This record gives sequence, C-alpha cells and structure tokens, in this order.
Amino acid sequence: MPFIMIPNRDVLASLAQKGYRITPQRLMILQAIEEASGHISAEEIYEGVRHNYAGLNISTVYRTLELLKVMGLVAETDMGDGRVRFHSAGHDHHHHLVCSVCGHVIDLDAAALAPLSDMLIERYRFRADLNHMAIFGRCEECT
Amino acid sequence: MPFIMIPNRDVLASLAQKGYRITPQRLMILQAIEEASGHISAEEIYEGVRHNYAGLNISTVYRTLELLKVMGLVAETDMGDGRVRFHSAGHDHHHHLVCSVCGHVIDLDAAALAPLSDMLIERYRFRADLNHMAIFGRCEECT
DNA sequence: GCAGATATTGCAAGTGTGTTGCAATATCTG
DNA sequence: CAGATATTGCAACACACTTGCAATATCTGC
Repeated sequence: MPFIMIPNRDVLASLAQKGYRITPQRLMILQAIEEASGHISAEEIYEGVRHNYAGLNISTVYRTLELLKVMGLVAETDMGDGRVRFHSAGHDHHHHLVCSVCGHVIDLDAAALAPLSDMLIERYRFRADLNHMAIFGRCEECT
Repeated sequence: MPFIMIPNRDVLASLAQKGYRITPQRLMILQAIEEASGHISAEEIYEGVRHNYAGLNISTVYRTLELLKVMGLVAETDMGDGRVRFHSAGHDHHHHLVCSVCGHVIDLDAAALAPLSDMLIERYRFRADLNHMAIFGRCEECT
C-alpha cells in the first residue's frame, strides 16, 4: 500500500457520512484532482496515480469520478477534445475560453456570465446551468 | 437507383465547382438534412436515407457530413447527448437552449449573444466562435 | 480487536460513436 | 466513350467510457 497524502477532510467526511467508504484508490484519485493545475482527464488521473500504485484500474477512476460528480465534489467540463475534464468543485466557479487553435484555456469568473443568465431567464424563462461552461474561439495570439 | 429530389442548387454548384462529385448518396444525405425539422444526427440521416436506398453505408454519411462541414454547408452542434447533430447552414444562425430534463431545444437567435461576444473581445481579446452554441439548463416546464 | 455485512475493486468483455485502408465502382472531362 | 480520379462499401479499427461478476477491502457492532 503506497504512501498517501491526506486530501480535504470535508470531502472525506461527505463520503463517510453517506455510507461510502474511504479507500486508498479514492484518496489517491482525490489527491490527483486537487494537485492538478487546471483541468484533468480520467486518463491523466489514471496515469498519475499509477506512478505510485500500479494496481489501479481505469474503471475505478471512472466510477470514482462519477461518484464525486454526483456528490458535487468535482465539476466536469467538456473542452471539446473528445474527453471530459474535471476539477475540484472547491475552487471558485468559473468558465473557460478555449482556443480552438492552440488549445490555451482562459478562465473566466462566474460573474462574467451573469448578464447572459439573467437575459435567458427574463426572455425565455430558461434557467441556464452555466457552471464550468466552455466557450470556443481564438485567443489573442491565434487571431 | 432510387428516386431523388433535387436539393438546393447552390449547394450542388459549390460541390461541383471544387471538383467534388455529385453522387446519389450525397443528394440523399443533403435532402435528409434539409428536410429534417431541427437537428439531425449521422445515425438518423443514415436510417432515414436507407428507407429509400438500403445500400448506403454509415461511413459515407460521416464522410459526407465532414465534407459539408468543411465547406460550410452544414453546421454542427454538440447537444450533450453523446453524438453530434447537424443542420443546414442555409438557415439563420442561431443558438440552442437545451433542457437537461426533458431534452427540449429552444432556438435563440444569433443577436442574443452579441453582448457576450463583445464583452469577451473587449475584456479578454478572445474572439468567441458562438455559432450554434448549446447552453444547458432547465426550461420553464421543468423548473 | 474480530466477525459479518456490504461497498468497492480489478478484470475482461462490451458499447456507442466515429474513423480508416483498400479494392471495386461511379462520376466527370475532353 | 475512354481514361483519370473521386467516391463508395466493407470490414476492421480507435477511443472513451461502461458493466457484470467474483474476489477483496472497509466499516460497524460487539
């Protein structure tokens, strides 16, 4: 059993409280997500954790991510590269400007889309779920 | 060879002009896209066309869609249901409010997102490509 | 601590959407 | 109409993700 850092105690408490078990795999996956700078895919989590613990299976990563997502502990964004990316929900809510040319991602804070959200409710009675939205386009360098 | 309606002449001219050939498969696929109310997936185009012409292969559908997309004759939107959907680019540009609960899609005209687009250029120097964007959330009925 | 209940894992096979190499065939040009 | 070449159908593949199930690990109550 490899050495394991202790991730966010609140996350562990949330899991335990609902009858979910704290396993080394879950600890390592959580740690990988929290350590990731930016947004990390299931495959990247898998590769990262396997450096310490070769026995990990990719299906455990997917199942853990699904669990964390349903519990609202991680957020999911489709950056349009054919796989879904995750980050800790503990960070501030934000959106993503994804450059279609160079792949660079600019973070955009949640407030920036508030006017859009208000307009959609007023004009269409549509309550947009704008968490972690990806907007595609070209960044300054790639114009 | 089945009976074939004549799709948009401009589209045929665009194809011919670039050395692409007018085949019955392409005619039938184009027709399926133009006749579709709303947004149609590759699989739906395939099934629809096969009613008339059983010999069609799904890879021909994908290759034709790719061609039409590159030529700007159809537009593509990821509605978040695990497959990409297409519609004729001849129609007005618009966006989509997709209800996560009932799947209902509200069309939103392009102008509605102009303020967002302007803000992103001004504040982030990011030129968003907002064509046929999908915004997820809940419609009035599913609140 | 320990035993039993049960949540979780690893494995291997399966899904679903979309892609690709290649030989056969169809379209277009002169 | 013949030749050049674009396109198709086929079958196999790619890739991200899912699932059934037996083996194993975690947690709870004593």
